[in-house]
Amino acid sequence: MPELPEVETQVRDLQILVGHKILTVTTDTPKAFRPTFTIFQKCIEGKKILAIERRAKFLVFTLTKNWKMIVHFRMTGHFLLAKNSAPLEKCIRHFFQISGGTVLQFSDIRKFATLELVAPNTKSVSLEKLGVEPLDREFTFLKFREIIKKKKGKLKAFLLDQKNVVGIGNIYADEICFASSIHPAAEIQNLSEVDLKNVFREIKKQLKKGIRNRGTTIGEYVDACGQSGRNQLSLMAYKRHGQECQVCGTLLQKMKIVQRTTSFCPRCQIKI
DNA sequence: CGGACGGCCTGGGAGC
DNA sequence: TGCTCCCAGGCCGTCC
Repeated sequence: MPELPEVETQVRDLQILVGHKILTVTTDTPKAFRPTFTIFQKCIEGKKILAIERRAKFLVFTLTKNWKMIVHFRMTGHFLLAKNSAPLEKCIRHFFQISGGTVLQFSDIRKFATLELVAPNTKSVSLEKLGVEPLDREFTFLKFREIIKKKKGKLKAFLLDQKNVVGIGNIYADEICFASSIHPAAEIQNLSEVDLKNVFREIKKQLKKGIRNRGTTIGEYVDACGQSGRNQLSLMAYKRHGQECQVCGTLLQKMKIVQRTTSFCPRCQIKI
């Protein structure tokens, strides 16, 4: 599941496309495009890529005359850089022919991913409601405390909600809770100042570690060159229910929080 | 307003 | 071996 580190890794790999033109776009899954594939194709072909950036779990391509292409990978989407249009994987849905001979392929097993075209001087609805970027300098502990103090509910639900802090999904949420030694179902209101400091520190730490490891590969995520990430090799909690805690040896348990499978250590993460 | 839940999808694994 | 069923999950829309 591409979360902040996986999207960030892809964005960094795709920088070689900046300055190049999108010549053609083809698809066998037109449903993925907004507003429609026909309009998307008509407006995007011939435009130059001026910048590729990440905002939350979105990739934002800035094109000629400030047109934008906003991509969300959802569960299984990812880009692949290729030399020609021979599919590098089974589930290639879209092809972008780029000037200079590169083909940008888009793979997406479950067809949940979306590619949205945004006209100049138009706001993208999807980017409007997003919360703060956890790796920005302006995301300080004071800022974090200000955000979380306004909220009620379970810690994991807070971490997953993109209106609070962006970029955290099921994998990193479990890792952040574990590394903070806080139960994922702990009520936010019951967290102490020390707890908040730990959560704040681990949000930054776990996401940075994910980026350093070029992402977490569970199932299908790969970088733009088709290589797996390495972060799955050092996970402490995510999907480890039934296995021993690597700190205390207790068997990790699982539960559902906001419909998400959640793994945690009942001894290290004492419920508050 | 907010929490719960269904829908979107497909491949892989479990169970029979 | 082969069939069916269930599950994974980000995000949105709907309902209570």
